[in-house]
Amino acid sequence: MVTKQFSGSPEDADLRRADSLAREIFSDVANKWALLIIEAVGERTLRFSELRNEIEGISHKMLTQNLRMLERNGLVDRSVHPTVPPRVEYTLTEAGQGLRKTVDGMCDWTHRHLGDIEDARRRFGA
Amino acid sequence: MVTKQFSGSPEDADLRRADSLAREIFSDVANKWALLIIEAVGERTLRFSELRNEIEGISHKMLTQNLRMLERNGLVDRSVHPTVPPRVEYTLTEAGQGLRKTVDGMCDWTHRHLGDIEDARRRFGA
DNA sequence: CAGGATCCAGGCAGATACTG
DNA sequence: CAGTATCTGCCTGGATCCTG
Repeated sequence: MVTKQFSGSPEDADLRRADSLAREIFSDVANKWALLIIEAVGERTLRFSELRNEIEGISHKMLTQNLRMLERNGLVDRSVHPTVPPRVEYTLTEAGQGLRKTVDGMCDWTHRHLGDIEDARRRFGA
Repeated sequence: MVTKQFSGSPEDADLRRADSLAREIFSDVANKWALLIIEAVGERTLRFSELRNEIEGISHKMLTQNLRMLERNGLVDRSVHPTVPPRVEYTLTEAGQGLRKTVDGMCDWTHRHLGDIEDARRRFGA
């Protein structure tokens, strides 16, 4: 994904398209807030305000912005209940669940290596 | 990681510390360039300039900045050969390899769902 | 070649106010 | 309650120049 080199040949055109799309998606998804949102939703169904409370430090704006992006890419479903006051619920799509598994992996990794990282930082300080 | 709520009790103090550290690491690592660098290095040993060539679009500054960060957190090893001209090589540490596995997962996921995502985007456009 | 330092523009993100 | 819109500051990240 990162290393692919293309020739100028025409049959590489669609490969190049796929690759640039992959890059674009990766750029969308590989950001702190998006991943935290995916982690937070998990297998549940959460309302906008619930998400806002669950994810410490996220602003109203970042939450909506990233939710739109995730919806656009088919990672979250957004269902609006036309009641008053309105009720909007978010869940992960199947694709979203797939991604979540890898994010879970990242979280596990983080917790498993907390000690290593603290050590590394101490060494780096010197 | 995202949802944890703490009481004010003192025995939660270290839990809170660990959690905030985890958050910090996650924020460091869950960014586009860091993950692309980890992916690019893989199991190889690459020089600064090689990395710069492999990772399309990364600037000199972003590369050094992220490499320092990854080194600080013990994810990459940096070895300087005191020749002239200097030769600096980067490899993943064991911890780095662990993280790479999850990043590989993300890349796989991306490629597996390219079609889904294109569809989702088309639907979203309407 | 590797990378630090500096300058500067553009975009990101927060705060606030307003709608359905 | 959920969301859009606008304004603004700042901080990220690119370009450039300089060292060992």
